[in-house]
Amino acid sequence: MKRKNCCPIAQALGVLGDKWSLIVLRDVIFGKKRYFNDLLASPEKISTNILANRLKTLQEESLLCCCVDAENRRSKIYTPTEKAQDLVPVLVELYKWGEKYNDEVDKVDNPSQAEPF
Amino acid sequence: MKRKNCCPIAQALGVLGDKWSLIVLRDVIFGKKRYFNDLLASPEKISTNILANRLKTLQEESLLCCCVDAENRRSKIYTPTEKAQDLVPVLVELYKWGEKYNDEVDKVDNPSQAEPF
DNA sequence: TTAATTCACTTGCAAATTGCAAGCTATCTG
DNA sequence: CAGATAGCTTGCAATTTGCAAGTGAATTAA
Repeated sequence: MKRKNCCPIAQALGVLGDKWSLIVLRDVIFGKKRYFNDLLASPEKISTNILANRLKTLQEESLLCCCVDAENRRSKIYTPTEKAQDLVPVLVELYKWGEKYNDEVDKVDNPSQAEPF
Repeated sequence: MKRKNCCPIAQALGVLGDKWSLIVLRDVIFGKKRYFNDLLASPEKISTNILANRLKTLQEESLLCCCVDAENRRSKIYTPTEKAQDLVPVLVELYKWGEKYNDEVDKVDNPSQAEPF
């Protein structure tokens, strides 16, 4: 959703305000995942067409860049740009908020604290 | 989207990861908007059915509480909970990121810097 | 006291997005 | 050369979003 002439929050959400973009960026930035299949393997279970589409739009928004793996030419390497790295504070604050408010429910349901993602 | 047993980021996005929730919260938290029609009037042009639905789910998630206006009994007053107030750092970081990267395009298109929202 | 207006929705329906499964092409491995 | 693998694409159903019109209760205006 393009949001021109809006406040910066609305503009940021125009790029990031969907179910998957920030999940993909989380995996690329924190999880250091670089390949399509790595991103596919996240516990949130993104489907292949959505992932392909997100990778495309994130490149269009200059959040990811993509190059062919020199050692395996059928693989592509997705790396976060500086613009994406600058989302770290956003992700950190989301993490803290999620931890404070939404973890507790799950801790009761499933006391075994699994890996963060 | 309910996301149980996931990392806190995914859990937060399960509540906030749509096009409108954070816009509504922005208006309630920073814009101090309290009434349905105030929220409808934002420049992002949310439609009535979506706004009604977001207000409902945000109440279900304990992010907003709702009471009848004592001075005008057909009006309802929506106020942010502490859980919502704790999203201020998220919104601030989103604002900073949006300002840094997405404002520049608009400044060229429309140099008159309007109010933030 | 009645009529018009306002507020907060609700409904119907079209359009866009998401989700699932299967398939496809280029590359690589045995 | 045959099968496996990586990164998609396609088709289609389900869900979500968006627009316009309508509803009912409360309020204000005549």
